[in-house]
Amino acid sequence: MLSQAIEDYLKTIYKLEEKSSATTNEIARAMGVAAASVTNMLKRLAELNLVEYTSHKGVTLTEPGRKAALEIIRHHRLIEMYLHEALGYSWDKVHDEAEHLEHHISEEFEDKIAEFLGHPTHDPHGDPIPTKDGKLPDIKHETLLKTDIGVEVVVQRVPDSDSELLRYLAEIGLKPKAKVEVLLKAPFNGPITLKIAEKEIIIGCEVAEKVQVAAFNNKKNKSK
Amino acid sequence: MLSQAIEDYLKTIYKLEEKSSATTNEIARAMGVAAASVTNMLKRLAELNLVEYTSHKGVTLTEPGRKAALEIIRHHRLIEMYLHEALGYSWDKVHDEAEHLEHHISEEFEDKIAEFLGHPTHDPHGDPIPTKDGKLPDIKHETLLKTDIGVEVVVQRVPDSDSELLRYLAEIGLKPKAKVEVLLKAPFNGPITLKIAEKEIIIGCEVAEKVQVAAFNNKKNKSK
DNA sequence: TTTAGAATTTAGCTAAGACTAAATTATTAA
DNA sequence: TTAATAATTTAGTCTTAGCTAAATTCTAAA
Repeated sequence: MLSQAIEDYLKTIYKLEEKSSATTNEIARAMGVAAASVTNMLKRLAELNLVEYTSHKGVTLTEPGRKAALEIIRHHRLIEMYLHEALGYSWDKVHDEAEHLEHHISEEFEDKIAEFLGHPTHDPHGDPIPTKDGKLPDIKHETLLKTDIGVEVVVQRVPDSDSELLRYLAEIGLKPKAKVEVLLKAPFNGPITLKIAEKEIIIGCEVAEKVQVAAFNNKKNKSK
Repeated sequence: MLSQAIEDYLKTIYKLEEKSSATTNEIARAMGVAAASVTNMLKRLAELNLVEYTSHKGVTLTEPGRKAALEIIRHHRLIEMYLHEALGYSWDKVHDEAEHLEHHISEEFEDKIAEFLGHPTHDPHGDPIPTKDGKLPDIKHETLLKTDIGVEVVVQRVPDSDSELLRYLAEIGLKPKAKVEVLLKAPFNGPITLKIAEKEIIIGCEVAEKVQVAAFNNKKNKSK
């Protein structure tokens, strides 16, 4: 059994590797912890064969490390989905609760809620849920910011941990599966005018950059 | 925020106080921990004003300590009920899962599942669930062992943590609310013959001692 | 009332996981 | 190529919560 601290490190490293690479400082920043603490932990993780660590060069997950990270991420996203669907949590509240629970549920709990939810592939924010055997499709989407004027897109994914942002997105209807058309983009990173559910809505480019979208084609785009 | 260790100590002390009194050794035995560790912790708990501690005399919970203990117990029993009712856990599995989760759910989670369950007063084993404001009726029941021949009783409560026993009890139908008549009691702590749901069943006295019952009277005995 | 045995506490150790301050190594701009 | 700066590691501390072994205190029987 891995400690909660270890699980949190693995999760963080996994997410940093996705973006670029996991260095001591980046991990420290992401976890809100002193860099020296990270160095310590990286040595322990290396001893446990969860990461490959070379001094001054950062870390990469080993296969067991990656497996463990994905299991926690699976827990997290399944729990988010469960809280939303079964207990009526609003989508801006699920992240914090899942952040705790993810470390403390059994295999049986995981299976039971997956079953209840009909083995969902995505959580309420559009994040893909790793499968039980550790597979996670790594699909990259464009952002709303890069979408050309006149193009109709479907929201795929939004950030999961900024609850204030999530409340705003819910308010204006920018949730996964929402159909959106870009009507206007002011120059110099100016505001962007959208049509969402027949309403015109103007958002800033910072928000637009955080909303991931995919082209809309009539035959329902499936990810398989 | 109290640590998980502290919460576990408080819960244990609460339960020992119910039976008799909480001494260092008893706590150590109940928690599977060395007595010296308990002494240490008792001092910390005293500093936190959670217990009244006098060296060599054991501890008693203070009001804040009692409140905290009851909150954990409320979590535990609500979670047990939820796992059973909402996720289809069998009653012999709920205890172990709840033992972990009880420390890691938020106020909101507690409220949501209580709401879902319709604010239940008892868990699947018949243990009463403390109210949110820390009230817990302390009702003592007779055991099946002490029930006289020919008397009809209703099962009220069974032990919650011995899953083997729970599977056995489920098999023979000895669950809370089951109506039972004592048909025969062999002398010298011999087996006891019961009628449960029209079937005759013979159980040992050790089991009979662990099943709490109340007299059956036609007008549904309520605990208020 | 003394004393053996049980219960409890003290003392000192360990591991996990955090911290700060100081030292070292990498990197980058001049 | 060197010097300044940034990143990382080392060294040493702290807290929590456990442990063992030894010392102390209580209790109950002789």
